[in-house]
Amino acid sequence: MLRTHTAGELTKANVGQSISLCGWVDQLRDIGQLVFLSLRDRYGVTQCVFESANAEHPLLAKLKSLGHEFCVRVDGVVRMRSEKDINRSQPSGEIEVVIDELTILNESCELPFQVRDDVMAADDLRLKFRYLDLRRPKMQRNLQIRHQVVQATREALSELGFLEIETPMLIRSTPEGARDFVVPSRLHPGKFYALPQSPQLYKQMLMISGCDRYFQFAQAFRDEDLRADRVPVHTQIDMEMSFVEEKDVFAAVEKYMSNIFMKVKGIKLDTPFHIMSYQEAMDRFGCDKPDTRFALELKTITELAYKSSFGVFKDASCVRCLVVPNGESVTRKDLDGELADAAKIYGAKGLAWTRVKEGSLSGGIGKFLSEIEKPLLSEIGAQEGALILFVAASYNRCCAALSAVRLKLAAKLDLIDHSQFNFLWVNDFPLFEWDEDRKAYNAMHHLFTMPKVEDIQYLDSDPGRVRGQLYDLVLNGVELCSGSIRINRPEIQSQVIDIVGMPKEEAESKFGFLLESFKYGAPPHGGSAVGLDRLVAILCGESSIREVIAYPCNNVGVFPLDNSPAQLNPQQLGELKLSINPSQDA
RNA sequence: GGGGGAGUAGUUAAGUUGGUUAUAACGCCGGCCUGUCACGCCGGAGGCCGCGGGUUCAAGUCCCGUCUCUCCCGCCA
Repeated sequence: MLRTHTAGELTKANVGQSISLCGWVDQLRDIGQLVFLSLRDRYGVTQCVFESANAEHPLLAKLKSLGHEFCVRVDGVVRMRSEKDINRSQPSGEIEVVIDELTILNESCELPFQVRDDVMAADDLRLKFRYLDLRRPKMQRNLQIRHQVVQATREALSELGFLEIETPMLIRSTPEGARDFVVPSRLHPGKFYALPQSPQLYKQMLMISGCDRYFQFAQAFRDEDLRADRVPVHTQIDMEMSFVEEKDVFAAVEKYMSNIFMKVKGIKLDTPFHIMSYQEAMDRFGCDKPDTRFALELKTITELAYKSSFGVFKDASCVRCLVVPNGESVTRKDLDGELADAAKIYGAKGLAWTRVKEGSLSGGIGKFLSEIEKPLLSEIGAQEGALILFVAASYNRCCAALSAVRLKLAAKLDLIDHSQFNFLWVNDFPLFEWDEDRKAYNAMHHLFTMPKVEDIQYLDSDPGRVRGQLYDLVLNGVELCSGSIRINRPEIQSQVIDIVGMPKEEAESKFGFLLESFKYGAPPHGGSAVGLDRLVAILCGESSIREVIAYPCNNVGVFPLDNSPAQLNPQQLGELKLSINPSQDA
């Protein structure tokens, strides 16, 4: 090794030792005949120092020639700093290294941005020079936490008897759900592989193989439009178990999640996590991934609202409201601006409001509600000073709009305790959702989810009523995980395929191999997939998953570092027997 | 596919109802400094104001187009 120690590990225990450090020039503080060099590596920063009465000393000159991010090696002796010079904010702040020799391992060009946690460059520039961006201590810490999460998961699942097994990356394209990334085959011109959107089918077949318990850190690829928290490649903690019911999957997830929080945060999680049905979540929070760190629950007042003189309410299929206790600080500007906009984005025509003042409704639409004032106040439990916000639309739009308003209000009124980690299982999702365009049912999750046993009787008569053995894990309003108990019986599987209107031949050609595998003693099984990037982002206190992925792409799917995607050269296209038709619009 | 926002020095930003030489901080270069740690002080260089067109005596500023990025809806677990 070119070094004996790292910059993060030296303490007063090393005083008097001759040591060598390698790293980068974090900062050079040149006081003339006294020069301080802060040397940074992954482990921390150590102050190195050289002083000389001789202003012409060659080592002084060499130190002064250093620039930011030069890669250097320092040989020297560790010494205690005098009491007044101790830096309490650094782990190695009690000591410093007196430089005997300085080796410049490599110089650095002038930097595109400063490598410091408190200096933030634009995202695209950071990604173009990602190797510099990752030198920042915060990014190093994020990668380290990600590693700890992976290790803690591996440890806990291994202990439970799970096998880590890889599933194929080049698979058959099944145009269900998201668009596939496709890979042309050279050996089979005109044919394409797809990159997996999830290892779903392969992990289910591992259960049929008798592997019993599987997990994998699986990369999942989706060719869809991006968002701040959505990238085309993300990593899942993917697992599957045989001979289980929902609660067994919950227990396994809770086990590794507990290990993660203990190892990374030193926090003991309260298990089992609270469970809430989809319907309850929608009724109370208007959202299937409610942030339960604050209250602000929704109420449905459709029947009562019809009796008011407010015309908009009479025309709506559903009227829901949100009661904000002590809502005086929410201004007209907020109501008509930010909050109304939030509601409108999700399909509400507007956001009606009124306030409880001196026991009656005042302001906004209050004057139209006098007929129902008393029953309304008691039904929704609004107290003096409350602000009441209404949306009149379909049930789903009411939920979406008021849920968005609820989140805005929580931020505005500072209702969220950011030290909390609120886990919540949401289950009993509907198995199907109605697709208005297609005039048919779609699978809410995927086609392989087992209906709830007591709802199987409605599969033929009323599919919309059938709930699935389908669950999400929500943490602080972020959907971390989804999973289900799978169908293992061919006759139920074909019923489900019928309901979504997929012809038998199509099902056969897309995933006939899975259906066939069910015929050979497929065990009852189920599993889940946790979004690793989102989990790590929450643990790091980051709002974007790009902060916890070493090499993410930007928001339009371009990776500025290597400038992918890129064109293929004619020879490559020729080998693949592909031609590009640029004039064709999709 | 649709809507909002942004693009000015290496970086991050300011730039008034259109008006002289386009500011600041950090970085960079030079000088001074023996206890700094966001070191300090003095000096300096650095600009196609994203690109193209238009309005005007005059455009960083107004208009149109275009490119890039960003946030959101749709889409997507």
